[in-house]
Amino acid sequence: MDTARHFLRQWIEKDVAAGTTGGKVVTRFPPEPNGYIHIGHAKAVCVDFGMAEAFGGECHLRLDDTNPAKESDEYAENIKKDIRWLGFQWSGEGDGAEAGFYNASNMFDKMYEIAENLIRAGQAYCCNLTQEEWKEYRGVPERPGRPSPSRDTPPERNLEIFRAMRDGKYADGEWCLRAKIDMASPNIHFRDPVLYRIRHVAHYHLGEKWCIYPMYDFAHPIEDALEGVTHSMCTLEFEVHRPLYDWVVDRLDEMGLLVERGGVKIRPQQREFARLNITHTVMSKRLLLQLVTEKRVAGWDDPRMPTVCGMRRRGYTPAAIREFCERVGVSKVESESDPALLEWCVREELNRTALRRMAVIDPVKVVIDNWDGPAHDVVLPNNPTDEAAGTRTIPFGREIWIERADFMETPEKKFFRMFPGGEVRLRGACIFKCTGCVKDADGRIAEIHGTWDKESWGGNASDGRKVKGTIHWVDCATGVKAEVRLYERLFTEKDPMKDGPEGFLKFMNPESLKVVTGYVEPLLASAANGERFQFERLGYFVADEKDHSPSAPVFNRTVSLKDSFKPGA
RNA sequence: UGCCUCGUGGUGUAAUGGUAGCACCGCAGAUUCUGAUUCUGCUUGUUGGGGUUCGAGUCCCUGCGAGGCAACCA
Repeated sequence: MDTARHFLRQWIEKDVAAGTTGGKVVTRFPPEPNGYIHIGHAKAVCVDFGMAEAFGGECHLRLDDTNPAKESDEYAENIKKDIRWLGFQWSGEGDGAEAGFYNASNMFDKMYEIAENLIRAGQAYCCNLTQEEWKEYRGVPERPGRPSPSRDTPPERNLEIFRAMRDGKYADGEWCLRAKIDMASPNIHFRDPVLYRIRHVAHYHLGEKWCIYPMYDFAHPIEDALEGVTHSMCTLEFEVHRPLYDWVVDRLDEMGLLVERGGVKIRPQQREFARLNITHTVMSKRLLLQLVTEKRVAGWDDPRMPTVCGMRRRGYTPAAIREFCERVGVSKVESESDPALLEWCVREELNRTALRRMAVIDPVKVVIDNWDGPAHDVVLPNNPTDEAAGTRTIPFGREIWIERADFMETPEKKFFRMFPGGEVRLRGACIFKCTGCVKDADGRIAEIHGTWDKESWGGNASDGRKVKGTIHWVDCATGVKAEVRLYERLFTEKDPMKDGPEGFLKFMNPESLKVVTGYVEPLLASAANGERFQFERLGYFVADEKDHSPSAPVFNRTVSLKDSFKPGA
């Protein structure tokens, strides 16, 4: 984030230079607590927090809880948890005990006051058009709208109605408060937008205190202004709302409500950037919620979900996610990122940091017929890219498990793993010569036999002959049975929404989850929940944060290793 | 057919009137006790047409294409 001089950074730089920030850049991340945050939000988090950090300012976490119907405490708490996990900390004054933390709902009193001010100034009025009528009066983008019959109600009367709205005298939808702007504006949002609506719904944070709630377009600029936010960054679809945002800020300015800092009146400004899209996934909260409620996935934290909690459970690291957000960049172009970049980011980190272990996830037994004695311990580095990670000792014996895919009875060309008559190195142990295999009644390989070269202990031949193939293994006598969950992309289609939001389910990948039972080296049983490893030659795996235990190990595949072996090529 | 925004390799993103660069992906090759990593090399690009300029991805006009806006959602 330090070197990327994208347009938002340049915009802020200019304001800092001009001195309009009062000496402090203040941003905010304003999620609505109506769902779990996903990788798309993570990008916004990186931008909002990242810009504040880059300019030595502060970023507020503000729950934009102005629509009680969809919001809950569970969502609120998990949003906070996920942002912290990503590695960001909100700062600033805060509207309660917690620094940097705000609830839009804590500003409802103030917003109500501002609404009354607007009414007094003749800039807002109460309207009792039905929603259908309102729609008709508003007109269409190509044609101007018509004024509401209530448009010229005197302020005193409007005040009466508005207070009655607040006091619960009316039913939902009976009245609303609208700004008086311009019914002929080419920008629909200027055609006397609704500021307050009646909702007889308890708020998760304030309970029954209110039965009228402010709309986003009214609430957001007030929140920004009163918090002293200087730079308010959001996604592209809010671009057409910007004139309205500025209109509200102008009204606040007239009311003398703008915060002053360092002798400067702080006028919050909004700018918009493109949201993150990733192919082969969906990023809409509504659709993710649908996957959860219809039990197409195991929950918000299902490792196949693009949610932050899902990715955490999948084994992604905060740094890799941040790196990804960094690399996709910030612009106004609507684009679709390739999940391969995300995978590259996580491999890049885990290659440096993850300890190596051996696991066999599709086991077939190998018997070393000339094995002659007790266990020979194998010593292998924990991480060849990091000597400081040390070594570990693994038991090795007469019978071992190897991957079924590492054996071919009749090898294809360029296959340099195990096959009858061929030599292969057993990682860290010795050179093994396969002599044959036995099959079960179905013709499936049941057991592979061979002999080991006693002069090759440690892995290299005493006569210097080269053995191209090295395969991993787990000792049958000491290996631990484990559940391994293999994940692939949730959707087979690049754009699951290509047939509209209704059709996305039909593109779900039936093989997005495969659960297998394998064997892992003994050390892995004591893995901590959430601990990440590289299973050599297979990929990066994490001990499941919920289900893993020493007596019943469970590992999730985060991402496979790159594999340039092309069978049959 | 109103208003707003955006068009640079397959993907993402730089170049802010002066050599179109970087990364991912892909493809070769080298190294390798992980077909991983590492290293080297390669393929592929400025939406069309005009104009301004010594010089245009960049500025202007115009066409084409994409997206957003008509919830009492955010």
